[in-house]
Order: sequence, then structure tokens, then C-alpha cells
Amino acid sequence: MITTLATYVRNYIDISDEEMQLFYKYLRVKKLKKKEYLLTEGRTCQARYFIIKGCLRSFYIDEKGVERILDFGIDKWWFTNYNSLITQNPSENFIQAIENSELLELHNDCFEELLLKLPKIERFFRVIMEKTHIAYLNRIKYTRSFTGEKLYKDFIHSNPVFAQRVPQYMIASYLDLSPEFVSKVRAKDAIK
Amino acid sequence: MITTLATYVRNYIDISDEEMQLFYKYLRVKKLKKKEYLLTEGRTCQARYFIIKGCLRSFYIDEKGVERILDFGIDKWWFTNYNSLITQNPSENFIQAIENSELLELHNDCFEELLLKLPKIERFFRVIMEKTHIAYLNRIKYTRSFTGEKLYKDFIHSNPVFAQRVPQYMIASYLDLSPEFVSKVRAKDAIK
DNA sequence: CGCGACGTTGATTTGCCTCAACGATTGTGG
DNA sequence: CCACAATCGTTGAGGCAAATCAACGTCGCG
Repeated sequence: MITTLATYVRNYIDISDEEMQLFYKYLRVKKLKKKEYLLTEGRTCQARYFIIKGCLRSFYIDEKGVERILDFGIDKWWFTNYNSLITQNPSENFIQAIENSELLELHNDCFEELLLKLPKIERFFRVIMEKTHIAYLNRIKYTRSFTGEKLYKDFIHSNPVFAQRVPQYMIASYLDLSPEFVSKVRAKDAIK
Repeated sequence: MITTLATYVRNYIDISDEEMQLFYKYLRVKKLKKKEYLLTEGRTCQARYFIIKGCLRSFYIDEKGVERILDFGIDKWWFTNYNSLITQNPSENFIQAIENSELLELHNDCFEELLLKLPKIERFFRVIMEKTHIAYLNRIKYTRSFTGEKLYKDFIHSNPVFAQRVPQYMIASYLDLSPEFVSKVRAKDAIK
């Protein structure tokens, strides 16, 4: 559990076992059952979460009452609502478990203290933030450039894990496609 | 010039005049004429830029040979190609001046050294990165939710500055709309 | 077993693009 | 300083990708 995180952190910074122990003091384990919410609309996000195991989705409800998925999180990803966490404004989004999940919670109250005690963590979170941002840049670029059919096929191809663990209509929502359309794309190739 | 940057930095961290002087040692002034490139496809981005005055755009060329604008930068914004800068892969994008512009260049070679000498800058760039990321999150969400007509009207309404300084077809490209479509939206309202 | 969650299929509609042709404005070199 | 070329914006006709609406099939689970 702690080793899962340590391995992850060491992709980005050098950190000793002792320092990791200190880091770990600021975390608490949080378990979520399938469909349980980590954050709901109107509440303010107060923590960053490291997903040890499981699968989450972040979504909002549009004017027509339709759920629109913004993002998925899966094993060994950091997940939060950055907007609400950083601005401390009420969240417009929900975060919900797609599977039973096990997380490490880094509460915002002790985030600053952690940075003081362990300044190299500042760098870690800057780098994480940069990586996350780059992923979004690529996503914007990608989504704009291609047809729905290509988006879906490429997504399935490059994220076979999600195709297995996430229902089809959620992938459609994430890609901003209707479930019917995705269904037709699949039918067309008389897949498999 | 330096005061423009100092004012900006002080929105995010406390920093003394002496420290700002130190920061400033790592920067050099760079001037761009209208249409001049700051970065071209295939080259690797080596710096972060603070726009003192002027207007930039970042774009790529899609498979059909069409320019697609990813982002604009304007006075008092940091601008770079984060993807190329951080991964040190060749850029897929161009960065070009829309107006004559004056920038401060923070070269990547001395970035690490600056962070060592002035650790609080690490925090500054983490926070900037977070803000930038949040802006993108909102943009993704927004772009997905609305029709082209609403996107354009809202953009013009919330960014009147751009409407004045940036040609209409570039705004269309940024919003992922055809110039013809934008033109028709404007005509429809017999605007003004 | 029955119900809710998920996926499929077909008919119809629509938002926006593409293509093409044509003004208006700007700017630049002879 | 004028002429001609870019650059930028407009207008209209036609087409298409994907949404919407509606109805039905199927599976898993309490």
C-alpha cells in the first residue's frame, strides 16, 4: 500500500524511506464502495487522493439533466477536483466510485504543513501537475481533430483496461458521444 | 518591465525586491515582430515566456493542412509549449506573434538553478501550473456543453479584448468553428 | 421471477462544415 | 502614390456526421 505510493513518487523525485514514512503520516486510507461518492456537487473539495486500487469517475450534470463524464481515475493515479480544491469554491462536479476502491487521502489542511516539513514534495506536486496538464492538452487536441468513430476506436485500443472495467455508455459520455452512436460504431465493424 | 512581472508574481507568493532582482537575472528580454515565430514545429521548446506586452497564438497544422489554434496569450500571461518543454520532445505546435510583442524569457537551462537559489519559485510555478490547468478544465467542460453559436457569443462577451486584437477567423479556429459559421452567427443577430 | 441497468437498432432531424464566389480593407513594391 | 495582391469577412447551396427519439432485447441481481 505504502509501497505502491512510494514506487509512484520515486518516478518523479528522490525520496528516502524515512521521508516516505513522514509523507505517509499525512495520509489516511479511505475505502469506497461501488457507486459511493467521494465528492458531490455543492461541496468543497478538501483533499487530493491517490488511488491504490479501484476506479473513479468525475462528472457533472448539464442543463438538460444529462451526466457528462469529465475524467476517469484508476489504480495509481492522483485524483481530485483541482478547480474546487484550489479555488475552494463549491464543486460543480461529482466524483463517484465505479468499482469498490481504496484510496489514500491527503487532506488540504495538512498539505501546507507537509510542504514545509518535506519541501521536495512541492516539486513532486508541481511535476504531477505538469504531467496532468500535458495529458489534458493532448486530450483537447486529440478530441478536436477526429471523428467520433476514430475517437472511440482509438480510446478502446489505447485503453483496453477501461473498456473492460467501465460501462460503454460512460466511455461514450467521456468522449462526448451518444451511447447509441458508440453502439453503432461497434456494430459497423461486426467487431471481433 | 520588471515591475510588471513583480506585480504578477506577488499575486501568488511573497517575494522581496532583492529576491525579484535575483529572479530577474535569469530572464532576458525578447522582442517579436508581428507574425514572427517563437517556436516552430519540430523544434524543442527551451523556455517559459512571460508576455510583458503583446499577443501570441499557439497552433498546429492538422492532416488536412488547416491551422488549428490551441491557445492565445496576452499581456501578463506565461506562455510556452508545456508538452515540448517538459518532455523535451519536438514541438508539434507553432507559437507565433499576432502583434509586435515583448517577452521575458526564462530558459530551461537555468530553470533548475533558479529553483535551487530561490526555492519559493518552485511554489510559484506549481501554483501557476494549477491555475493554468484549471483554466483548461473549465475550457474543456465549457466547449463540450454548448453549441457553436453560444460558444462564440460567450467568448466575445467574456473576452472583448481578444475580439479587438485577434482576427475573427482565429477566434473561430480557437473555438473549433469554421470562419463561415462565425460570420453567419454574427449576421444572424444583426449585431450592434 | 421481475425489475433496473445496459446495450441495440432504425427513422428522423439538425448543427455545422464544405465549397464556391464574391466584397471590403489593408499594405506594399514599383 | 497608386495599383494590385493579400488578407479578412460575407453569403448561399448542398451535404454529412452525429444527436435525438422511440422501441425493443438481454443480462444480472435482490
